[in-house]
Amino acid sequence: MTANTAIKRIGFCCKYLDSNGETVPDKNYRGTTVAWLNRQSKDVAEQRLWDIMEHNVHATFRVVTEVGSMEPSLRMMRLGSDMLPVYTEPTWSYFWRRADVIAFLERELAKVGELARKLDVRLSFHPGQYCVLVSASDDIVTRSIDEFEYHVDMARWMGYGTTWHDHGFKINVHLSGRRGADGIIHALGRMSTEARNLITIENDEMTAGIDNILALENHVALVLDLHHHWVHSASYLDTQDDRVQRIVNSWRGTRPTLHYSVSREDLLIGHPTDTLPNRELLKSQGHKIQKLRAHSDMMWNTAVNDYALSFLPQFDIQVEAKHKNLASTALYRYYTNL
DNA sequence: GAGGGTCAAGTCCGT
DNA sequence: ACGGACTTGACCCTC
Repeated sequence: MTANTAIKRIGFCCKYLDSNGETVPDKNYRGTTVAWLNRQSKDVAEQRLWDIMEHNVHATFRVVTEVGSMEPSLRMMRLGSDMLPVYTEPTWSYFWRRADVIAFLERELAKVGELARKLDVRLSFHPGQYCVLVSASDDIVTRSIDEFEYHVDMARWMGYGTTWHDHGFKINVHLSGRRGADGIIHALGRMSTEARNLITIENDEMTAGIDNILALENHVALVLDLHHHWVHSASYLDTQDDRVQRIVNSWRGTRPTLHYSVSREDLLIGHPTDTLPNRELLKSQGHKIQKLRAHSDMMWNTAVNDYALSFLPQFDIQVEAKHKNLASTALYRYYTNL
């Protein structure tokens, strides 16, 4: 717990856009592909990885500076998993063990972490769909732990993870995979102390709903995804629902974060913007559940916004929308004008 | 410079 | 069993 936990935050994910919706190059990540690296000489490939590393780490510093200049309630963002490309890819992972690379990351990411704490910017990571800690395959579990520990390495270099969700930091994953909740408990035993301090588990749309993730309430902090819950159960939660309170309690005193998104506006053209979307009604009208999962550009529905904001006294809100910080800032403006 | 194809990885669903 | 969605643009290559 830190002194800033009284602040109610609304944050965004992974990319920073200017007011025109354009990606700002010096505050966003560059990338490469394994296929491209494999086509180059070793020297050329390593130089590219070094250049991308420098750019991405410095871009992180600049975007944290930017977010840290915003109103206190907007100082929250998820960092992209692509900061250090091919970190866990077998052919190229050796690059990230080079002494000069590690020295750079130790030095520069420490500055990023210090800046985030000084400016009171709440940060997080969200490993992607290929990080499946509870896969039925042992090999996939092992590689997923490696992928998770990659995110832990970045967090550790930034100075997070020595204590339970310090400064609200989280590394969030889903509970998809056949081993279910027990698989997480097993995986935790194979992970670093910092990983166990930072991991959160989120309910998903198709497989693990909140009832499933609650099996882990005494093991990890739980992330409530409101849209996933709607897709999974066709229902809306009351903030006083016992299950919501158990999710809050799983954070053991740290202010929780929830995830908030809504179905694409171009899928629901003509839907009243002040009425809660009804999943069963939409389904009966021919909307496919798969399609309803996809995220909107902006938070276009004031009824769902009111629903999500009703959780703000208890949770920070991570907005997942294609228009990124433009969507989270607009939601905050809506909130302050209520 | 524009346009089109490519991209490390897993899981689930529909057919 | 297999293809596609999910997401998701950014990058790379060709023209």
